[in-house]
Amino acid sequence: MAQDVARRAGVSTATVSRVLNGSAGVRADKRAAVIRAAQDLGFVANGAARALSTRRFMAVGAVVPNIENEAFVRVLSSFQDRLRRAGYTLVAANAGYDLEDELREATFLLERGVDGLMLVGDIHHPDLHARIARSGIPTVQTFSLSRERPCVGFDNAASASRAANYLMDLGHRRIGVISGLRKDNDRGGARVNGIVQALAARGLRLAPEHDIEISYGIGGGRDGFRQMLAGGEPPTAIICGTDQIAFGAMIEARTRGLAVPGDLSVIGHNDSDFAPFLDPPLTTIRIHSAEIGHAAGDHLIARIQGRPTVQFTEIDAELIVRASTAPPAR
Amino acid sequence: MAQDVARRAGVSTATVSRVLNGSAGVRADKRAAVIRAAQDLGFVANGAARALSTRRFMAVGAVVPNIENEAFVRVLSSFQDRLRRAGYTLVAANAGYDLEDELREATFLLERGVDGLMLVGDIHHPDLHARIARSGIPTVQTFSLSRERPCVGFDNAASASRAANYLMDLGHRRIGVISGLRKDNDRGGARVNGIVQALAARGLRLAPEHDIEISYGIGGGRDGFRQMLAGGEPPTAIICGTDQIAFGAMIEARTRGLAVPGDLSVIGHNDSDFAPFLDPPLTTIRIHSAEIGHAAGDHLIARIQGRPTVQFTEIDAELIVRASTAPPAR
DNA sequence: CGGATTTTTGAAAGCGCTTTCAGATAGCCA
DNA sequence: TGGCTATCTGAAAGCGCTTTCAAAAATCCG
Repeated sequence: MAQDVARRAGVSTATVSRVLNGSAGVRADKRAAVIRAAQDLGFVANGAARALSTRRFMAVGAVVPNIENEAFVRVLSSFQDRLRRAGYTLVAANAGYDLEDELREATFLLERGVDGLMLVGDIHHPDLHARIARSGIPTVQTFSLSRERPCVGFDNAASASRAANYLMDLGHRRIGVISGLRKDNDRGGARVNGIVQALAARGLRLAPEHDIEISYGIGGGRDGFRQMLAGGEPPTAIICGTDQIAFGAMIEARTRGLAVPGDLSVIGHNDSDFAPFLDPPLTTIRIHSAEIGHAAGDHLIARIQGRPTVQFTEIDAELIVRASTAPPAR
Repeated sequence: MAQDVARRAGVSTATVSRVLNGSAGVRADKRAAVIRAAQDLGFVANGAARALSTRRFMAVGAVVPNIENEAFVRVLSSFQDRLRRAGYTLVAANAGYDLEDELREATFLLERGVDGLMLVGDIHHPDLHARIARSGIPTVQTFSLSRERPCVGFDNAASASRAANYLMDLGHRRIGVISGLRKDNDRGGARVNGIVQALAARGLRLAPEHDIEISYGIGGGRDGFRQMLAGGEPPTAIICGTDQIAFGAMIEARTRGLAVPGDLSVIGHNDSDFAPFLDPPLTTIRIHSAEIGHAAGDHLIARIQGRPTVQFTEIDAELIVRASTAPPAR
C-alpha cells in the first residue's frame, strides 16, 4: 500500500517511508507530493509490517489484578496517558489475583508483542521473570517497592503503620483489620504486617479474631465486620483494605447500633470518590494513583528508548484524616 | 527464531508453523519433536510477523468515553472476556467525551492494527465512519441502538421513560432531571428526551429549572441539586444520570433538611456497587453491562471470522426499585 | 566550468512468520 | 512386491514496511 502512495507521488517506497516517519533528507517538493498522495489515498501504514521491520511494537502491556478495581484503573489511565504521548499503545490484561492467570496473560502479551510491561506487586509466578527476561523487554513493578527490580510504588507496610499509629495516638488499644484476600497479594500482606509491627512497637498485638480476610467489596466489608464482632470483645477501631470494605463495615456497624466514630473508628484505603461523602466522611490512606501511573509510564518509555532511569521510585501514600476516626469512648 | 526450533527439531519452519498453529497433517513424532524444541527454547512467536503473514492482528479495539467510568469498565471487562476466549486481545482507548479525540484515538487503533472496533454511542466525528470503512474492519456500537449500524445496547429513551412513568404512577407531578454533560453524548440526551416524552404523555412538562446538566460525579450531583433548588418550586422527585449524581443529590437533599424519599424521591442510573448500600438504598436503572459486553464481543468475533450475525441486539435496562422512591408527601 | 562534495534517491535486502505447491513417504491392495 | 493413493514435508514465495548502500543529482569552489 505504501506502493500506491509511492506510485501516486512518483517516488519510491523508501521515500514514502522516510517522509511518513519524519526522517530528514527528503527534498521539500517530494515530501509534499508524498504527503498529498498519502492523504488522497487515506493511507494508513500497516502496523504489523512496520513492527516486523523496526522490531518495535509501539505497544506496552500491563497486567493488573483486576481491571474493574478503581485503584488500578486510575493508575492504568494515567499510565496510558504517558504512553500515548510517546506514541505507544497500552494493552491491559486482567490477572484476577491468580499467579497462573497472571503468567498466562503476561505470556499472551509477550506473544502479541509489547515493548515493555507493567506489573503489579512483588509476588509472581516463578516462571514469569524468566519468560520476561528471555523476551528482553523492560519491566516496571507498581504498587509496591522492590530492591531487585525497577519499581514505582509506596511502602505498604509503612503507610499502614502510619494509620495504626494515628489510631494509637488517638488512644485506641484494640485495633482490628479487615483486608481483602491476601493470597498472592503482597500489598495486602504488607499492610497487615505494617499494622502488626506498629502495634507491637507499643506493646500491643493484633488479636486473631480482629484479623479478618474477606473478598473485596461493600458486601465483603459488612460480612467482615460482622465476623469480627462475633469474635469476642469488639475493637474500637478498624483499618480496612479498601474504602469499599470500610463503607461496608460502617454500614454493618450502624446496623448493630455502633456509632462511627463514637464507638468505632474506621480507616479505609485508596481515597475513593465517595470517601469524603460517606456519613461520617471516611478517614483513608490516599494513594497517588496518577503519579504512580505517570512515573511508571515515563520510566518504561525511557527504558525502551534507552535513556537512563532511576530504578526505585517511591510515591508516598498519605493519611487523609476525616471524621470517621476519633478517640475511643471512655 | 522459528528457524531455531526447526533446526533443533530437525524439521522445516513450515512444519514448526503447522504444529504451533494446530493444523492437522503432521506426523505424531515430528509434532512431538517440535513441541519439545519449542519448549526447550522457550519459543514465543513474533506477533508482528504472524500478523503480517496472516493479515490478522488478533486484536480488537474499543474506544470509550471514559475508561474510569464504572459502566464502561464493566462492559469492557466482559467484552474482553469474550475476546480472550477467541484468542483476541483488547486494546482500549479513551475518548473523553470529545469527538475529535475519539477520532484521533480510533485512527490510532486503526494504524496500530485491529481486526474490529467497538464504539460507544451514536454520535461521532463525521470522518470516523469513512475512515473505518476504508480500513474494512467490522464495528459494533454499544450503549445505544442504531438502525444503520450493528449495535448492542438498550433504548435509553425508553428506559428513562419507564423511570418517569414509575414516578408519575407514584403520584409525582414535579419531576426533575440531573444529567451529565449532554454535548456529543446521545445517551444522556436520549434519556432526557425519554423523560420529557413520558411527562408530555401525561400532560406534564419538564420545567427548565428542573433540567440540570452538570459534570459527572458525586460533587456534580450535589451542585446540580443545589442549582435545582435555587430555581423556584422544588421537584418532588428527580432522575439522575448516574448513581454518583444521585448520591450527591441525596447528600445535598439531606443537608437541606429534605428527607429521601419522604420529601424527595431519587432515581439513579447504572446500579453501581454502592447503590443498594446508600441510605436509603437507591432506586436505579440497571444496565446489564456484562451482557452488553458479551454480546458485543461475540458479535465482533463472529463478524471477524465471517460468521453470520444479527445486526441489532437490544439488552433491556431494568428499573430496580429500592427505597429512595415513594409517593410524594401530601 | 570541471571536479570534489554533499544531499537525495531508489533498488533490494531483510524482518519472522504462514501457506502454497510439488515432491517425498507411507500405506494399501491385488 | 509393484502400482496407486493418501499423507506428510520442505522450498520458496510472499506479507508491507524500514533501512542500507550505492548511484544519481544538486551544490560548491577554485
